[in-house]
Amino acid sequence: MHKINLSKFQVATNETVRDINSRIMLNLVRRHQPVSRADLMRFSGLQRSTVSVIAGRLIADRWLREGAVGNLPRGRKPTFLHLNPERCGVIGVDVQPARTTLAVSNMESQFSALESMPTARDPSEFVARLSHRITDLIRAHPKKSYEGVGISLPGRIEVGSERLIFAPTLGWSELDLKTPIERETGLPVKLENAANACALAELWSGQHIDGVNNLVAVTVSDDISVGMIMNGQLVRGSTGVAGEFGHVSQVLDGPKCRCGNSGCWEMLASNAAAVRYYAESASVPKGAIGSKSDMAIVPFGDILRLVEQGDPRAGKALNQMAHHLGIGIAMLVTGLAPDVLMVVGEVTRVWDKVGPIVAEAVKRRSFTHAVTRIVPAGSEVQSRLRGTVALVLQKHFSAPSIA
Amino acid sequence: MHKINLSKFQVATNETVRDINSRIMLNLVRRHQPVSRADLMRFSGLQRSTVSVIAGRLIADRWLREGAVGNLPRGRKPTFLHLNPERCGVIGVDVQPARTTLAVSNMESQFSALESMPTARDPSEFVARLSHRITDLIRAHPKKSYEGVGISLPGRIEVGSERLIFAPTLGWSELDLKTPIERETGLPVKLENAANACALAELWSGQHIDGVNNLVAVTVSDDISVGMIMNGQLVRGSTGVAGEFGHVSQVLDGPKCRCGNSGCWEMLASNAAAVRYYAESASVPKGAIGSKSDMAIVPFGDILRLVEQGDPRAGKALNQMAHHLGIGIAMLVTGLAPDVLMVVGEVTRVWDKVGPIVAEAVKRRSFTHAVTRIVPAGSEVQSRLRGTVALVLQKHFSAPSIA
DNA sequence: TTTGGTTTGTTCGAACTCCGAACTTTATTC
DNA sequence: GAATAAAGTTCGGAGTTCGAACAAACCAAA
Repeated sequence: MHKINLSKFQVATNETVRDINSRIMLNLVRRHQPVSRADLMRFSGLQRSTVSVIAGRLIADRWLREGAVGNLPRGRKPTFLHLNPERCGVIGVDVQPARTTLAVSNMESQFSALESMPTARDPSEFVARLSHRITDLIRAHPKKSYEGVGISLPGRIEVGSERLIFAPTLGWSELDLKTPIERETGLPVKLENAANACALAELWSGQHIDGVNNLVAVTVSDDISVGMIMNGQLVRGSTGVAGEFGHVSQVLDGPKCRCGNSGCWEMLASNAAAVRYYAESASVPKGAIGSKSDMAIVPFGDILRLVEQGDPRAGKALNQMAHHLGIGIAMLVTGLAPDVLMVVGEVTRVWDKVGPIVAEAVKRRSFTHAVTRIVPAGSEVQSRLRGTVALVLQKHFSAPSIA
Repeated sequence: MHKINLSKFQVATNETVRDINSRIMLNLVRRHQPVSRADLMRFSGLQRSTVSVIAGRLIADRWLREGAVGNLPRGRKPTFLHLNPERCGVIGVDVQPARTTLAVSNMESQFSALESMPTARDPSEFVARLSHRITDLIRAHPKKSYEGVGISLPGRIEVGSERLIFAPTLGWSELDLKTPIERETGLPVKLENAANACALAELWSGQHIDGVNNLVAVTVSDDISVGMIMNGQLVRGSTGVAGEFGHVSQVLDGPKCRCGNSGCWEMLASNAAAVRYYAESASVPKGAIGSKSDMAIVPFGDILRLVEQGDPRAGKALNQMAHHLGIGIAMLVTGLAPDVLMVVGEVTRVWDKVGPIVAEAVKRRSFTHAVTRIVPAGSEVQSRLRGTVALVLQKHFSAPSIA
């Protein structure tokens, strides 16, 4: 039940009806394939004749394909319909501070190529190299057509202009990536925040997609970012910066954050925080006056390895991180009460250790009335890339923007 | 752009088209009235003929009325259309721990009656008395028809069952209010959390309604509750308990809350918190060993009066409250980035003193990228009552639930 | 081999929608 | 009184789904 936005609405015509029903059909096939026209009639409630007409059109437009013939105990055998995954390809791009990953995907988020390159620090150099890689990929993997390029970024994208507002870990801000990459590749480009991309991935191709309309993705790396899907829809706020819960104070006079605030969640629960905890535990070996130079920087990946090897100091640092991660997640569970909260990041590698600590904090610090399932994401890169595919394809599968 | 929910969708028919366009029309009239058919044609982009047909139907259904004839420099004079506010009445009910307020409203949230009664502690007694008052009100204010009863409560309502999950300040939980009141009054009953009601009120009949699709209402009384509208739609989470940011820890080891958590926002920034601050400032008069009995309870209303009279102790207590209020609001601005954040409660009476402190906290502790306007609500009771009217009428004015 | 029953899928006219051009109505201006 | 202009109506056309009837395909039992 949403209000009609009078500054941006679309009146309905006869084609609107067809559009709506076609999309429902497309989603029903996606969900139940292989499926016969007769089953679609039962699922949708439309007339048999209408189902046939719509299916015919979707086949003509190459969205669907007729497949094998089914078997029934009685009566005429049904012709199964299924999605045509090769109708169009999508280029998915996952930009991370160190490396950028590119993938060629079909309509069902199956990757036929996967490669990566170093992320150039200079934006214009980055654009040039990325565009080049994309055109090479397309040449190497020819398809009927490419639908577009989806790019996941560790930053926020402005709602109207689609410009990058800020990306602290990349050192970029106020940047138009869309226009130059579209010009170089000749394909439409969609940009999205990495946490939002993960949320989209889970919504469209996740494990818990049936009936889940409220979903939160928390990406944990050197920063913490949140992507929210509420009522089956990405929440981007007025400008596009919604989801920066990583910069909410958890300890009011905690460590100073570069954002200007103190004790931000991401100062206490990010990978960088664990690295700091580990370093700090070394520098003060029981009352000794440890000099700052003792605080050797051990990368987060090494800490995880140490944890897996049973190192107690690393375990303690991880526990501190997990504790604060749980407190922040409790905030999201209490405030947003989603069906599913997905944690994305390297930290999920040791989820057997982190998960219980998070669960304990959530149990102690959030309403028991919320029934949120807290789950770790399988693979970060895969999550974000699947998100970019969803980003490009969702305009065909989502409800038409009515009124 | 929202995902189609395959467990709850509706296929489109020819009538869907008419439904969509009728609603657009109704909203255009609501927004621009008095307005001619020709203007509606220009606003909507529909054909003149189509506008005439739809307008005719809306007039026949008594949604619209033809009014005065306009004046133009040239050509035939237009017949103005406007909403028929008397098409149907709505009973609005605002339940607060001390008193319950009832109102008779027309379609434009104009109240023709307003009365209140003590809130009975016992739920079944409450239901009996309220139902009785409602039927009396309807008898005293006869209308063509009553569309329904909207009830605002200091608690959360379960999404599917529409039962009251909990209402701590009332001492109620797991309660079905809808069924008995519907039976007694013979009218459909809609229940909603008070903060959600305020958010709805602001969305449908507020000052900043044009183009505002992301809006947060924060109700501050003896507890703190949050209502969220994102993408023009109420966010209720999976069960209906979304918005309990009042129970997010602001100080991890702060005062114990009845919810089980410690240092909850509402323990630090609610009216009750200000009362506690005031009492504590008395009990420890500069190093004296103040006994607990010194902590006389001064109601929040009295503290506000003292503040208005310039009492420094009261002022200090209020400042503490405002400070913590600001920190919590910073959390919402950072995390949700709404266009508007509305504060509702008695505290808005001294907003000239509280506002700047809140603004300062938000400025220091939230991203400058968010452009949220923080505004005080005019009248709490009016806000909630207008919300209940919106609650009942929104099904006629909102976009049809497509797909 | 034939016949009846069952299910899938198609055909076609009816009902409904908006579109768009032509028309009528009502006013002002020269 | 004629020309101009704008508001509002009429009516055939195109597109959609509905719903009943029909054709196709298959099985099983007589």
